[in-house]
Amino acid sequence: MNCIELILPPLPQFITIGHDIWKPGNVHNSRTFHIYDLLLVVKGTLYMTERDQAYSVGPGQFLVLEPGMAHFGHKACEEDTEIYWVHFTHPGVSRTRPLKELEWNRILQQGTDVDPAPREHSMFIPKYMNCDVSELIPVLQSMLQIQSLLNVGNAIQLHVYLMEFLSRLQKGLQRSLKITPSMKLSNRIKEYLAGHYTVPFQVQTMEQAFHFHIDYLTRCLKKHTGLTPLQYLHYLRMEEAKLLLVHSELKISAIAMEIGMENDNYFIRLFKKHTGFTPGEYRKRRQGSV
DNA sequence: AGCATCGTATTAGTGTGTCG
DNA sequence: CGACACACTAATACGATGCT
Repeated sequence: MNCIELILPPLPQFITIGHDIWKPGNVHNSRTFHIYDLLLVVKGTLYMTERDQAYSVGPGQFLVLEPGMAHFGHKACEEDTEIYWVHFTHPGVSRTRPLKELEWNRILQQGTDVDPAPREHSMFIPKYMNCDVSELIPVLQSMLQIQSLLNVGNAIQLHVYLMEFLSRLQKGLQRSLKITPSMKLSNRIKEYLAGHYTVPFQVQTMEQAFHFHIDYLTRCLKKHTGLTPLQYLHYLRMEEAKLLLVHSELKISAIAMEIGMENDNYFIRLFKKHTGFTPGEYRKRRQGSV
């Protein structure tokens, strides 16, 4: 299954929402949009083709039509067909990604008080999928209600609901995932590293702990987090170091020891690589700011 | 198709020394 | 405390392969 990945920022932007019941014999017209058109079917079946791909969107299913792709109804509705549609744009970068390639546990860096812009991340929307309509329809109804009584005071809420709606779609996508052995192993490795970041890292020790070849351990962790064991360990260490720098009076060398790095010179180098600041600079900035 | 390992080339991590 | 250079070591990437 494919997903549409929207790179954030910017957030997707709401255009309009609609609800309708199509009668038997109704066919969707042929057109090419420059926006996203999400079609959610509650009852009946909608027959849509986008490019050369035909979709039968049945009850409890939705389809996201993408900008720039010609679409048309290739078959008339056979019964009363209840649909919701949501139109939105995404002025930023987007791409199509196979579901199985997504790294749901990929570590994202937190924003800092010196970042000039928001950090980049992603939103994933399934292209065509079953969904739990009972969870989605209340949000859509709220959007319809606001749209029908739109005023200066409530307009922002439409955008909030669009985000809530897309967020629920993404959660549904995550719930639909099968828990694979590599995913389980990846989680075990994360737990292991979280419990061992204060001691020097060695692949042999990890191999003995898991009874797997290090190559396999690395592949599993990387597949789900985007990081190798050492990179993940460094991430944990740097996060702990940040806390110690701000909330303790410990010397730099003592902090290095605390996080399992015997060499403070190397710690400084690594810290700078991760944060852009030396530990001393970081401490001064954080202690001098709100 | 996914799991698991192996060999090996490449890359990144690490220790040490020096200097400001 | 922090920056930098250098050399060595360990980790990682990746294709090939076998197994279920």
